[in-house]
Amino acid sequence: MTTQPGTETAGRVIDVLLLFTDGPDDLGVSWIARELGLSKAVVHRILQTLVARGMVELDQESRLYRLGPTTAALGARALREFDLRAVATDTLRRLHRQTHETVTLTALVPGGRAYIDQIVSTHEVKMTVELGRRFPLHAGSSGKCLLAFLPQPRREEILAAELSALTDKTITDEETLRTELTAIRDLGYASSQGERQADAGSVAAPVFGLDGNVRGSVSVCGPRSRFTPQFVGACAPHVVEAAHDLSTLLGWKATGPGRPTASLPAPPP
Amino acid sequence: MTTQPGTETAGRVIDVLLLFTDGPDDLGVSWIARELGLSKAVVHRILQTLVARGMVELDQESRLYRLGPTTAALGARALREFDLRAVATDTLRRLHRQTHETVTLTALVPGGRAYIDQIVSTHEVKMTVELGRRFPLHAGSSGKCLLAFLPQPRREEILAAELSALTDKTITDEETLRTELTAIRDLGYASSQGERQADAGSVAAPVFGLDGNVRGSVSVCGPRSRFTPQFVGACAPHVVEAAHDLSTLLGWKATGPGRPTASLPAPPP
DNA sequence: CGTGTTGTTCCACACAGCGGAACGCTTCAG
DNA sequence: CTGAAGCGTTCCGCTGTGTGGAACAACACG
Repeated sequence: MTTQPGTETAGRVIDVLLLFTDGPDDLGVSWIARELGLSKAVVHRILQTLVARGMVELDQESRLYRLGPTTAALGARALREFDLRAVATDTLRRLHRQTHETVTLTALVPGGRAYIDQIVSTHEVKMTVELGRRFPLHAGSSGKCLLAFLPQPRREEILAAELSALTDKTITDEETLRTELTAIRDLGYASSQGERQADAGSVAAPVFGLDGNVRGSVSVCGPRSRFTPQFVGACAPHVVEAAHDLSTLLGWKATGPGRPTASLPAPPP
Repeated sequence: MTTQPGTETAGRVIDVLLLFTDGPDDLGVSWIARELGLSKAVVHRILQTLVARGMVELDQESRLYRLGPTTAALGARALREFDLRAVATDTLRRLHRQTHETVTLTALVPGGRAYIDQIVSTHEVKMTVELGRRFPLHAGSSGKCLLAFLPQPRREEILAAELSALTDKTITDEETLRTELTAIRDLGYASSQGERQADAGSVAAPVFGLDGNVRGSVSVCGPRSRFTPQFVGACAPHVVEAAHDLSTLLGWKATGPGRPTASLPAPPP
């Protein structure tokens, strides 16, 4: 890794916090220390700081730490201000009415992507996603369509890294993924059959921000049995439309003849 | 302040983050530095770290920083896991059906309290609260009922400090507040007329956790004109019941004959 | 009763981060 | 048009803060 900007110590604090979003709910000192390659002493001190401000709580019995009220408060504020989510509510509801399946909103975050909102299906057998947890970009429709429309340098970075297998359907071969991404750019949407979650299927389309870069994606997802090619085909236009509407709401203006221009390189160095 | 536990630097990182919940949406380096009494260099470095992890975003034009996608993701996770909120949804909805006013859920956080959730009134003229922002405990019904049932040492700490006036109705006199708090403990609920927000009225009751300490509060609030003594009296039983239900859901067991025991001192030294 | 974990505390040392100062830039007043 | 005052950013030598290995107590397992 090229030395991150900012300070080492500050980074560690955030890294500890973010571990809580990726892993299980409660974490112990040693586990965190191992995970981040830090000494137990350091981790312990950071956790003390976090506890003092209510960002995490210490369960006296189990001696495990979990996210606390301050983080919940911070989160409530962040979600309120986060334009993508604020702007999406109505559109998501519409998409839900059209498909009756679970619809999700995904944001691009450093280190991957995370679901930031969902409306769950009314079906008895349905899918729910884990809000806030980070997932890699190469698995699942929401991830793939982000990856497909990412500025080329960042995309190459990710393609160059190891493509971990979340299920046995996850695309782990670089070349296969490349052609898949080209197809996604052509179609304007992505679909997946069990790539991230074994018994789930999904269709997703990208949302672009003011600067023309991908900001997130919208998806319809559910039990794999219901996601037949026919259903996927029927959903796709709705998903694409919803994503397009969100892009517009975020101030994005179509440059080409209707379809977003793929992979503009990021502006300045 | 007695030197906080944990490390200085780590604390600063969190303090910077939390400024975003208390103040306006976008902040500049100098403003933050002034607010926290730090050098601009330090703040700038911390912000760089936060930007690198997506916790905050930099608006290139205005050179102002605001909360970013990672914080939104972290927040989504924290809110999902935060038992008080998770457990409250149904109860809040019921309370909303009973009163047709805005109902809120408040959590106790270091440095005050913050609204964690709300269901807004269906009336045309209604109140909405600012989720995630920290408010002091001595103003407003949600705050006062937290303060009233806080373990004595912590309560005294707050009473000893300056009682800032958020409106001209805010109780700023220590003795007046003391008798008010006693009344609240007797009644089991608190009410306010414009103490925190000039043209708002509210009724609130405390929620207790497994350990018998206050965790948060539930309130019904709205435009002051509708919060007549009659309406407050009519609401109170519902609010108290809702709060009681939540306490039960959190594992709290009534010790006395129905009413929660006030102000147990905190267990260990 | 040892041997493996935990989480927590201590302390001398080194180096990471601090912060004053300087920079380039924009904005506003005169 | 000039000057002052604000902003965010960068630099660099000194220092004081946080580091991390080791030692500790408290459990858990066999």
